[in-house]
Amino acid sequence: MKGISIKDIAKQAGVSPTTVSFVLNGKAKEKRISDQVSKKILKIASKLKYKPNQLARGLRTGKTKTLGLIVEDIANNFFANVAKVVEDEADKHGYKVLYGSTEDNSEKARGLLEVLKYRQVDGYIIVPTKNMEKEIELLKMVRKPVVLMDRYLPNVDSHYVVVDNYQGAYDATTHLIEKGYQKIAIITTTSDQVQMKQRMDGFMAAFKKHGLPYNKNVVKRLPFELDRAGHTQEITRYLKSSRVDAVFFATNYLGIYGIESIRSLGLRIGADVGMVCFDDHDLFRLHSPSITCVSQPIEEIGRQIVNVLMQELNHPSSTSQHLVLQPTLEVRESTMRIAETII
Amino acid sequence: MKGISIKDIAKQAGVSPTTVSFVLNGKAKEKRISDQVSKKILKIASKLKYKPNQLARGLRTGKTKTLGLIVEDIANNFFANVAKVVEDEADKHGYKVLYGSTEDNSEKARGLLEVLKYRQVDGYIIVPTKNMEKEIELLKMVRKPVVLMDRYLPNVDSHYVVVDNYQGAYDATTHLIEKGYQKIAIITTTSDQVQMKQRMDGFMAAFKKHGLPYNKNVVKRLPFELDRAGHTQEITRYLKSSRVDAVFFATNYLGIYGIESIRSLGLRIGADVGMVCFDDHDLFRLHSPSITCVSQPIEEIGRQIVNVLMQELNHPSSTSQHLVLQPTLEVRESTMRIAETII
DNA sequence: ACACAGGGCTAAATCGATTGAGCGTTTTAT
DNA sequence: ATAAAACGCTCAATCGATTTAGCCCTGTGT
Repeated sequence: MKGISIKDIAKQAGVSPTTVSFVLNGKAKEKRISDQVSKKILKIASKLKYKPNQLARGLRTGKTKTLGLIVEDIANNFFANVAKVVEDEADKHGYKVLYGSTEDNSEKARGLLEVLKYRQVDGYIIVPTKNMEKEIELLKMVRKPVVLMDRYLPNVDSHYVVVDNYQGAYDATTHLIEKGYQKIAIITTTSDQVQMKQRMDGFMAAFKKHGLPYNKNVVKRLPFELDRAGHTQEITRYLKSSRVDAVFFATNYLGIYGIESIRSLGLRIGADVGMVCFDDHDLFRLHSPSITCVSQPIEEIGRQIVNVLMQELNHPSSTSQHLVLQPTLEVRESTMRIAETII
Repeated sequence: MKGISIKDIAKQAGVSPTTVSFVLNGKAKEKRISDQVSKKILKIASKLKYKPNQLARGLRTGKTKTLGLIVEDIANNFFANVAKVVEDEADKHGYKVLYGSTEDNSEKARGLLEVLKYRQVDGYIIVPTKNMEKEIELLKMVRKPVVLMDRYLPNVDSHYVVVDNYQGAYDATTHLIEKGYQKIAIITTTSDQVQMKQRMDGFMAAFKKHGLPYNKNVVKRLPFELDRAGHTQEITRYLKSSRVDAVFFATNYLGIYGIESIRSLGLRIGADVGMVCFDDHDLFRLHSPSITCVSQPIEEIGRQIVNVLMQELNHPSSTSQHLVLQPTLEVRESTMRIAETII
């Protein structure tokens, strides 16, 4: 039960495989194949439901119509949602997606790239880990389109689609301040990746703009590798010792652990401790109290990523596109202080 | 910047590509290649960091070391988590994963299968939509291993890994009854797929076992295609009209919409309306009140799926494996009635 | 009548790896 | 001594599609 090949069509049409290939690739005119023959081939091809063998085609042309998607964690709400949009959009252009999660581990990332390379994916969508500069440069050398997302590498000139992390964090922090919170902290990752740095910067900017007193205790950093228990334990300990009245969580899973921690301390979110998180989640929307957050335009992100990649695939250009989308602040109950909550 | 090919190695070693191929495929002994030559080839191969071109290999052997993963919705918490485990496990065996979401739409599913077929994936992991019997049979005909998950097709003899939906639903419902809820309803999908049917059956069995009065109003069915607004609207309307005191939501997204609906009616979950949902979610764990649910063993599911697939890939057998894993009831606050809640 | 220009199509090489058949030499068996 | 087997390796076909070079035919211009 083998598939239908170009030879089968050739045989039935009484022509050579070459001719069939030309016609099916829309080169009939260019290669001066008569209309009669063209039509006949097309008819037979659709009758036999011919679908080209992508392996053979890929071997010959070097194009596999496959994209590699390397995210931090496909099980993370944000990445899973982007992945879905990417898959949908890619499909519209006839591309399939191979994916992998890095767990923010450079070794895993390198491994994934290696595998994808030998599967000849045509283009890459990458949520880079640090120390990936060399690998990205290498892909550029071999002219494989790459679009970074969520974050980019400052020392590498490449396409990227990100959100305005600085502004998002600035707005969120300002919002906390305007709501009257005084002792505001930020809980972020230990990573010095650009998206985290920018969120940190946005936070600091708002902090200083309003003249809040800064000391290193305002910032709590946690390593990605920590598990659930480790995270909640650390956050709980931090909150207990530092007695802040509001926290800005720099990414979604930190926010989730944060909720657990705050609650385990018997504190009321909003009333006792204000809270904003970068990134939205069903949980934040439906939590009681609901959690104010900086929401990323997921659809738009996915669309633009594929967009840029397709442009690059079809007409390689030498200038990198840097798309910075605006996130929106979703104000919810977690930033309402007691007085307001009672109303 | 082409990759290193077997020819490059052959040239450097002063042997033919055939010999190189034999050695690299571990057939040195079998094909009587001398140790000297073998070692030399191996050394050169690792020096050049040779990685076989999977396209060429796939074209020749028909094996691509790629699995196709077809789920209902990769953005859904449950499927995304399984996908991650599957990816991890597959990787351990040198396989990559191509994925796609069906949206429970048979046409989309057919399209995905078509594409995966022409990419020659070696094995399939499928969350089947209905009317997929023919497609699955076809894959069996061409001896492509298939493992169904989450649900199976009663009329098709194939491998599958599912949870004990009946027992899960039975336990959940019994739990509601034991907690003293009297007017219990089930909100499920319109689909008559086996997993839903079993959950329905488990619900009914517990219902009848305890002699609760049954009438068709106990069941509310909603089509998958409905969007968020549609779902909450329908659920809200149903809850308002039927005045039940507890609801069993047959799948995770229904539970999420359910929470929204119950709250929009100003009812207290647990106190006014008890609630259990099939499938766990961060949201259920952290919601206030937290939501009792039937939790699926995601790690185990993913591991077993790949397990079965690998067995089949390595030693095709004629008997189908049917793995039914046990879910666990996570008792939380949403099934505590007022009296207990106050304590 | 003869060169030249399309027009319409095909042969064969190619991508990189795998594999059945086989070739020349040496060793073993009879 | 001679056939058979063992060795150690290679040739060439193959997977299916693409693509370069080019063949043969008809028609046009001079």
